[in-house]
Amino acid sequence: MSAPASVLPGTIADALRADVVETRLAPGETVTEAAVALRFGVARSTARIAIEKLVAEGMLRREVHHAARVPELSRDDIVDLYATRAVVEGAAMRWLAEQGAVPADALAAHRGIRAAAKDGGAFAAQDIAFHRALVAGQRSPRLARVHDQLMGEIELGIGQVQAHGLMSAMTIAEQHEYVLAAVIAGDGERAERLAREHVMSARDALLAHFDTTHRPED
Amino acid sequence: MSAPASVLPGTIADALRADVVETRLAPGETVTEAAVALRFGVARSTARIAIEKLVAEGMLRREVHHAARVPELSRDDIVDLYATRAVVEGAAMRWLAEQGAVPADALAAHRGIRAAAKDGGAFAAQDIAFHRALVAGQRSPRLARVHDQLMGEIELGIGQVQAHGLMSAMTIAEQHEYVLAAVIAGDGERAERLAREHVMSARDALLAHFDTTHRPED
DNA sequence: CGCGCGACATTGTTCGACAATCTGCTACCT
DNA sequence: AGGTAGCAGATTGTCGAACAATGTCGCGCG
Repeated sequence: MSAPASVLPGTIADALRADVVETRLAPGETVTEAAVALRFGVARSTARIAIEKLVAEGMLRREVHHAARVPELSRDDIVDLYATRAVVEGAAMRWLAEQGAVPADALAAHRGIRAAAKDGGAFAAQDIAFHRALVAGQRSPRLARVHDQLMGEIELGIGQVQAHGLMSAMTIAEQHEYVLAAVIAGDGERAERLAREHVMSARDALLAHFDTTHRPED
Repeated sequence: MSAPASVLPGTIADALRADVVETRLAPGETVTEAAVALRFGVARSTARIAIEKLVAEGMLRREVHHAARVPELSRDDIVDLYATRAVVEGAAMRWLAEQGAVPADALAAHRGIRAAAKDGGAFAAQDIAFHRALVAGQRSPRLARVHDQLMGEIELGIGQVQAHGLMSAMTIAEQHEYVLAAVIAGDGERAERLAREHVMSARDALLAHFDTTHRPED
């Protein structure tokens, strides 16, 4: 992650992150420093640092003197998040293709998604791992850092896509394969375009779901 | 900034940031929590938060159990930083052009640089303000956040460009004007290209300076 | 000369306290 | 009845002191 800090707050942040992605913490719920401190048996100062880490990632939001909340992505949030994600992941795939090598962890995660497509299991974690591994594998550590900062909210989105069955594991695996093929072929232009299209198709699935579950005036 | 936290650590971080950009803190110097706490008359915990903020921005670096240091950008750092910056600012200028309006603060900063071109004054702060205002003015808050994360190191670079006279204020002002013209004309494609070229020309100036001041084997 | 060991510096984490700020409710005044 | 002032509770923001963990540097000993 961008700011390593120390291990304890990081561990707590990881646990909370998992809670959010796997929807044990629903959007709208609040996370107070005292509650986190109690639950993990650490000082409030330590819990506070963990929460601030997640706020910086965009996985929690807070205003001064208010408890942190799990955000509900608004329509505008979704549009903005995925537009930015398309820019960053597009550039990452272009640069990855220019190297021509695909990281092993990305391939492992990809196999996991294909398996889920057969047995109908969960794939959110594998999907997240796939994207993270690809971006981490390209040559620019700073582009990876920038992507990491978006990952918090991206994970919120991926979690929703899976929780509501907005895209099948099969569809996702297919789109991933197109991108991988372009990367292996060393075709940066095509890799960038396909990555952007993949992101946009996830965005459209989320938006369609959003529009059917929210009244127009919401 | 990305994680507002509270005001006190933010204020201290701002003061330290100015120290770094204006080279009162030279690359290589260390910044300890105790020193910051003493200097600003705050608790070490508060100073620590300020330092961590700057570390997250890339304006300071630290390893665990070591004092934070003002980084000296390596050649690879410069190449990577400016490549990433080109992607982000390029996208920002494209989107800004699609809106067609230039933020007022950006114009004010631009006038400041032109003034410096005439009277030979400092322009680093204005240059930083110019880029920040432009990116903050486009429609995507997340792209702005991502840019903010790069700003710490970008400011290091801009500070060096000015401190060593690598580019004249006049040259910079001219390149800015080209970008502004494209934005006002609503030509996203051209705005993106010119922004990237501007970034690349700053990068090349820095690299040339780097190569003349470092032995090849460094 | 090299190696271990001990003093020192610095960060990592905890705890407890208090101030500042926000929310919602109550009670009073009109 | 209605609006408003202000009190009570919750929560964060900052402090200060303490101790543990870790890293650095130099000194002395073999």
